[in-house]
Amino acid sequence: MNAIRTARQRARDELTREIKAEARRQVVAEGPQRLSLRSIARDLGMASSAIYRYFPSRDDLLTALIIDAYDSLGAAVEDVESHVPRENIRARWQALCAGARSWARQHNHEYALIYGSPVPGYRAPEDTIAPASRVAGVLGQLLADGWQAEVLRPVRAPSLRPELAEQARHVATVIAPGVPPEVLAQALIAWTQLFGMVSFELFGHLVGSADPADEFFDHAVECMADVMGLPPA
Amino acid sequence: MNAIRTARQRARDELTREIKAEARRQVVAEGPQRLSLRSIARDLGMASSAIYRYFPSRDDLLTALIIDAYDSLGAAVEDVESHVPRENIRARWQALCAGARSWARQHNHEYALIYGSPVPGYRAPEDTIAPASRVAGVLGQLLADGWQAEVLRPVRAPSLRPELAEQARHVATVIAPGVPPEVLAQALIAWTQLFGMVSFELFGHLVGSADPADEFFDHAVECMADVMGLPPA
DNA sequence: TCTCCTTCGAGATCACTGCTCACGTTCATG
DNA sequence: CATGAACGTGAGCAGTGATCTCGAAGGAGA
Repeated sequence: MNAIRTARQRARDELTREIKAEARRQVVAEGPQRLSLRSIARDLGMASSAIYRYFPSRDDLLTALIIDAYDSLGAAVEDVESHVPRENIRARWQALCAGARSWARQHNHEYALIYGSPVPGYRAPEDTIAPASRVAGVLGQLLADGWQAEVLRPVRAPSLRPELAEQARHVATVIAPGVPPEVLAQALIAWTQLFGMVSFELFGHLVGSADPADEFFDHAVECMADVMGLPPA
Repeated sequence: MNAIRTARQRARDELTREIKAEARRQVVAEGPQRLSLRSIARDLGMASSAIYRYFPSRDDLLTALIIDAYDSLGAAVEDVESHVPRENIRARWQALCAGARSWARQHNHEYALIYGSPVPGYRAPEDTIAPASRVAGVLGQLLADGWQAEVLRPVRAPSLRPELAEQARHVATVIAPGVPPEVLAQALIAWTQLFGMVSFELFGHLVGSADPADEFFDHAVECMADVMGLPPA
């Protein structure tokens, strides 16, 4: 709150950053499994017990990295998508997908951290939902824009059962105001499809089939755009 | 090769089974992270070093569990799907999806083992592709049957670029002989969508949106059936 | 300025882990 | 029957996350 911070607090913030930086280095290099508090302490020239002044446990440090990773992914997607003309809804969706995939391929282990198996017993979702919904927000905005501009074609799909309609309505109010639940349900499908594909590619489940996944990815992105009713071109 | 096995070999097989069983028990109870060779040895009343006579490392034991999990999932899906009339292609697809999801929900940690982040540095895929493709085979057979019976409607989708067409053709020869690459590309999409959804549900990425995921899952399954061109009803 | 309380880092320690090795034993086979 | 491979044991190595005590340092109020 106070802009002026004591020397102690500045040192604390800096060390917290350094610990996270070193931890991220280790995760990037060798994966979340190999992250070791002791080796972080060694590299930072401090006692291993000192780390616990900054992070109460290894899992908490990992959770901090998870939040950062969500944020980094969100920023990357936002950046890529923002360079596309606002009126070209389909191109914005393509950019979103390409941005997400590209970030994932460049940050292999960090992607696994957030979209792989949940590492700790169970991590508190409260701190993660905000940064996690960042890229969801991009999709929502894109849909809202398209809906307002009346370029979204109504999709031909099975009608929603009541609970799903309610869920979709709720998501719409949070992320894409004005967009009808039918469209949002399709967006949810595209959503899971996108990350399902990226996960399959990164985790090696496409080796026997669509191994260089570029064309498959592009193809699926177009299909998903159609599923959501995005206008062509 | 010889049907008659020595007492030593019988003991070895039995112990191998017991080690795996205890390991699976631990993974089911506490997740792959907590799997400990020493505690397995304790529970089996043997020295920890003895485990290494049966599995050269912890990762090898995990790999064995992964293969078993693939097999278990494959068997479950095959079983569910086989109880559906062969001519009802869409119902077979629905059964496949429901079977996979139900298995995943019942075998949370084992699902994470195979479709979560790859645990070891890198596991040899050679031993895993056979059991992994088991449930893919079910989908392939279903498509092949539908194609032969001429009930698969040609799908309206972007035409395949050459490499993807080649990949789809190759997958078709292995898994769904006779099925054209266009259909198989759509099946690949449905494939990644299915496991993307299940992963999202199990890993908690749907909490804010489609939390009881039943209706969303069913809805997506229908959409995917349409995307593949499966006949209605 | 001086005191007192909080914060911090160091080091020892605990209870684990995966893994290796030398050692005797047990079994199967030439 | 003898010999070599397979087996189980226990000690030991190197490493881990986490806890605790203790002395040093910082910061705020008197």
